[in-house]
Amino acid sequence: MFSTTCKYGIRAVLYLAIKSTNDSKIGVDELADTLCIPKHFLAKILQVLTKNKVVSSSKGRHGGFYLKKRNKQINLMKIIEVLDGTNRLTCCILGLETCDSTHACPYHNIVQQFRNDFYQKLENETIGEAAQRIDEHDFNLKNL
Amino acid sequence: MFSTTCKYGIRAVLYLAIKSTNDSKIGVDELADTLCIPKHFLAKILQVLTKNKVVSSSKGRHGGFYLKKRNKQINLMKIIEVLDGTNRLTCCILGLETCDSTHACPYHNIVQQFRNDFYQKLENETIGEAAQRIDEHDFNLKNL
DNA sequence: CAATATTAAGATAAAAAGGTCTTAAAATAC
DNA sequence: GTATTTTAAGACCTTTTTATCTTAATATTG
Repeated sequence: MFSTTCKYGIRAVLYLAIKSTNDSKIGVDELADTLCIPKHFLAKILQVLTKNKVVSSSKGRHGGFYLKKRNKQINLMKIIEVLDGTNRLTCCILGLETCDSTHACPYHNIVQQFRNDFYQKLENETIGEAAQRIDEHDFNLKNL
Repeated sequence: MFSTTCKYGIRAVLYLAIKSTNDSKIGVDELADTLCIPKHFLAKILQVLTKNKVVSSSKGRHGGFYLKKRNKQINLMKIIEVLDGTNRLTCCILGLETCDSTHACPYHNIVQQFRNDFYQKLENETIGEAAQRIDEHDFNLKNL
């Protein structure tokens, strides 16, 4: 469903949303260690997210990655668009080029219903809201 | 969700279920052409499915691939197990090693509900039944 | 039995995804 | 201003996935 890149990206952003502040940024090393993500690979992903203004960063002493208020108002779908593009989410589950309600594959309907629900959640929930939800329900982002 | 291999495989099997009979087998060339699947790649996939007794084949003149009654009684999930394994279907959407109801990732619940529905369909519907459903509702298997 | 049509099998190649390393650039602290 | 810490950028490597090609084996037809 998501590429490995995207999975790593989502987890990293949500972790930053929960743990980082303007005054306490988080470096790649720490992020990679706590989330069990290959360090250099994560660095690459964070670069892309930074360039696309999904996360913020600053170099030098006490630098690192963090989320501004602005960043927290972005919705989750943005992360996926940036890292995977949207095609991956919308393409037919059997790989057909045209698969819609009038030319449906045998699984279009059951899949479409789920997608509507799931993508609506990703579209409607901001990174900040997701972070809060994770905190409240003690959802998991790290490998145990 | 499914690998390209698996997408091709499902489409090919369902097409065979609809169009082939014991007396009128379908060659790789025809299958690949009608379904727009790379010929040699499809041949490989059909080999695997044959070896796992999901489809039947015979060589020589008027040979080709086809489904016996037995094959039509196999459920759809079998195709996925053979071509993709089950891990791909059950693994956490964020890639976490442990993600269950007690250690859930932020999207576990919404995804799990869909999976239950979808996989139940794949488990419970035989290839033959799927073929009939496709015929009845005129569902699509080819690229238009 | 010979010719032909077809799958089976395995080697190989190409492309994409995942992951690593090195150097540059920038910011900060002293 | 220099040393240090950190991200930025890009080159490079590895693995997996997707795709192709060639030859062998097998069945059928005449």
